[in-house]
Amino acid sequence: MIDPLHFISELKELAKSYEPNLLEPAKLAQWQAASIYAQPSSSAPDFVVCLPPPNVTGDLHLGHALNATLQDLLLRYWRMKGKTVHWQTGCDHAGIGTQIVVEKELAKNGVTRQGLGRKAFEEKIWAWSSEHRGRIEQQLARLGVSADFSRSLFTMDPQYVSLVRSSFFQLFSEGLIYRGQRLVNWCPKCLTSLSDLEINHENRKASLSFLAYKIVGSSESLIVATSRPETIFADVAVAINPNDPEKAELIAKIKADEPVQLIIPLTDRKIPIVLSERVELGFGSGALKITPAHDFNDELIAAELGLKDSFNVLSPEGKLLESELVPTEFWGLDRFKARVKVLEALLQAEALEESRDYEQQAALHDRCGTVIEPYPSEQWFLRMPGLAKQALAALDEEKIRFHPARYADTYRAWLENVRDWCIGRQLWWGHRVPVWRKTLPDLSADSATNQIIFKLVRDEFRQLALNAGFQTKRAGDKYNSSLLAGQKTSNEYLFQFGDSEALVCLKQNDQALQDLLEEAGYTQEEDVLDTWFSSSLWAFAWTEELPAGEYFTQVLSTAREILNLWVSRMVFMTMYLRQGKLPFRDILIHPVLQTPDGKRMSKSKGNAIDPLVLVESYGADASRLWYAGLGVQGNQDVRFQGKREADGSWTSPILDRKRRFLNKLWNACKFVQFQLTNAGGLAEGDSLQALLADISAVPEGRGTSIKWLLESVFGQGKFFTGIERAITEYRFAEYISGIEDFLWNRFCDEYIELSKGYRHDPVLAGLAARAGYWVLEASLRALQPIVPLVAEELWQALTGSEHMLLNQTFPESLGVLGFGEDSERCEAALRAINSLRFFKQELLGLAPNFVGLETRVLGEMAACFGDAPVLDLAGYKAVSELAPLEFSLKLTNLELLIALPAQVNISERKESIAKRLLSKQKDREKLLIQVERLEARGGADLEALLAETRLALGDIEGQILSYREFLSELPPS
RNA sequence: GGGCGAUUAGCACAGUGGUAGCGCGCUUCCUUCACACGGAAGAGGUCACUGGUUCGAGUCCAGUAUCGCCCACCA
Repeated sequence: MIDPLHFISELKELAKSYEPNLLEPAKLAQWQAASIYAQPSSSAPDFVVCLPPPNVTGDLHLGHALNATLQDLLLRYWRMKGKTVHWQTGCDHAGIGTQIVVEKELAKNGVTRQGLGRKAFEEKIWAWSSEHRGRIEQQLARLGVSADFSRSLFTMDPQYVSLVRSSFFQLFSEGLIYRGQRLVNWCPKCLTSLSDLEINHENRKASLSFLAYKIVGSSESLIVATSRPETIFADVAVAINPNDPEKAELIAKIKADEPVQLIIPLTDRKIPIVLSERVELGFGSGALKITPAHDFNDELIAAELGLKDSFNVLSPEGKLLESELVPTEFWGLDRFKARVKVLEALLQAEALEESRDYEQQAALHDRCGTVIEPYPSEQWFLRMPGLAKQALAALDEEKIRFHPARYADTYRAWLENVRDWCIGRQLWWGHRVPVWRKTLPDLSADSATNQIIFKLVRDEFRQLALNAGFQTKRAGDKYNSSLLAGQKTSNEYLFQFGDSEALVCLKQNDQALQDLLEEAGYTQEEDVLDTWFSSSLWAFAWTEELPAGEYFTQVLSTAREILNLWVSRMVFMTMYLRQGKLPFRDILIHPVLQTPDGKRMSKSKGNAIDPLVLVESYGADASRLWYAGLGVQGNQDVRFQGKREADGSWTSPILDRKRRFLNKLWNACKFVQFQLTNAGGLAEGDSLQALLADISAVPEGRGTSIKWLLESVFGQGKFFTGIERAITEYRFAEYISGIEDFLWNRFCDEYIELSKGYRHDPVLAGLAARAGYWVLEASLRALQPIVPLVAEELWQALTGSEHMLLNQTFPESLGVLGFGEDSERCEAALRAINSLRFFKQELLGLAPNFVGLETRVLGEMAACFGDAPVLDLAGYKAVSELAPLEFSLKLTNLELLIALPAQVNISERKESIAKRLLSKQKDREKLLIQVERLEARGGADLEALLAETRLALGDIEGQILSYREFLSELPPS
């Protein structure tokens, strides 16, 4: 709460200008020393946000900074609203990414991971990631985020490992995880399978080769088009479309059950021609070679047609196998070299008809850029249909909401078409699949013998488990594949048979059982889990408790590129594993920051910008203002407007503007201090309420600008109401622009200038200073969420408090203040000042500081404008007698006679006014049309609008009239 | 191939059916008792194009063009 106030003489003196480079490091050090974000572990948080865990290998980039700023803003706001907040930070082990980086490091010394061996390599990575872990967090700390990094999680921490294990165990025992032989996306460089989401597509030039396959028993050939001639040795058939008119003869034969066979060029292997409507008419030669082991589409067609054969001719590294299917001259050749060699051989054998260039969509591994190979292998999968259905229901029932809402479509489209998730990775860095396997003896004998084998293996395992202290819990279950389940304190196992093996899944590590298993010939699965498997548990990993409500966290803010990779998966994993509870309610998708020329920033392209470089030049607070101002509403991509200087630093007009705003704010605080000092300081115990009471005692028509300020800031539905709504509705850009506009334009340019008019009235001057003080004090509290560093510095300087601004309350509206009428007088005065300045500068062509403009006011000004120093601020001088050369000026509520100064260039003025008159008349026409239209339509709903438009029309007609009068009153030039 | 977004002043962008806006830049002017990192005033726009709905369209609908992004197993 607000401290009892001190006398102004005790207040801290502020430097001449805002210097973030001096202020920020000191403030951060002070905060760090005081551990101000430490959350008492006793209280359960009621506002939780989790930070998307950055990769342990990563460096801070603009996206992290933007995202962290938005989250910090929300956390700081809700903290001020009295919530107990928790920000779950941490980092991800990032399996493949980290492994690649560490392998590169090792390669510098000529060391390979294979040379080191798995255990030593894992130790290397551990050492490496411990060193890098938290680096991004240290960088984020420089941005002033309010995170308690001592509570960070790492996805390889023991408790996280345990969470992954129990989650895997649950999914496995409930039949959602299975092992299967499938074609997967395979990276021949990283030697691992990948999920669909880890692949980028890129247009590449390729060549389409037209190969002649000889038709058996005929002198003719069938031409087959392919971009992968090196895989012809794995062909099992050639498909043509049954509706292809050009191949009617062949089709008729096949339909008549007269199989037609082809000979694969360069070999003597025969394959059939088959019919499939999936062959696109008119593409290539109309004949498609079917290579189920090396192409997803072919695999599908082969399955549909019941083609049993599937030949793999490639090694995991993408080299042609030393297989009897492959001519020896190509053995061991890399797939791309083999492509060239095979084409050469085909040319020699006169089997290459033609080669055409065409554009192909190459599938590349997103981490290393290697062309993906569809590769048949045994993999772990997570069954998706049921999970996807759950996640879609969450959206349909509006339990999760996207901001902007359009991203719901991206989420939906993916989940509606999702294939089973390949969760195994052939890596060494990650969560190893907790399954032990033992190959069964040959099961080709009769089923009675098999039953005996099953019984023996099962009994053997049961004994092992018993020896390790496990109790059998159940035998056989609804999934019909698991035969035994057992438990020991909090640990559990599940034993089941696969096609040709016995599988044991262990919920947590149990060294005793593991040792026994290994002695008995079981081996632990080598694969690790996809990194995204562990990160899909992130939203609930911070607590073991089930939340009281429906949600583990309130808001998730992230980039759209990981919407499905991460966000969708968190939804279904949380729902499935945590009794239908949801990971979060609101999902904010922030824009992606691009380079100044609209390109994607990436480290590999070398065009990424380090946010700390911007902090160097402009300060963390200014950076944060910019980030939050980008919001989550508008465009999906935002360009960083900046220029790289010769010294490597960046300059950016928008960031410069933000820094200048903070400088303005700084000086406004200084000025208010100065005003207060002049007024004799702030009385001890003064408060906003006391001020409001004092102002209420000021008679109507006096102190109008003070009343206007308080009304427009604290009034019902006014400034603070709007600011708060913008934050809670995630319209961050509006919050930022609202507060900037208010402080710069309303407070500094208008209020401060108006309040200077009370300089000679001690009572009003005192009230004006106090009003400025309390408005700034509240504004600084409203600024805390976004510019915490400078806001606290100024707030402490202003209030003399040593408390943390972080823990103060967020300012609120005070309801109806009753200053409406004087507030309107002030607004009228502001409009009149603007008109008078316009008249002076534009119509008379005088300098803004020309003060000798003599004028005589006709009528009573105070009734309309209160005590606002209208003439003073506009640079007019009231006199009782005017020089002979005078003319009249009529404004709304104000009529003046003005003496024409000698400086005015008459002919130039006449020309300029005539031009303006013309443009005003155009405006008038437009309004006239609008009024006519509205009158023609009629209707009560339009009445307010009609009145408003008529008023505007009246205004403009008044202006035209005064222009005309002015013209006629000007002396001849 | 499917989807999403963008197209508004020289630049970069807000704009939620009712007189086209902010910032930078530009023009004229100003060292005044916070701030020249400032102040006053101003100029500058067929809202990509074509239709439609409406009393009224930058805004809603349909289509076209250009750019960007995401998704996708056409050899």
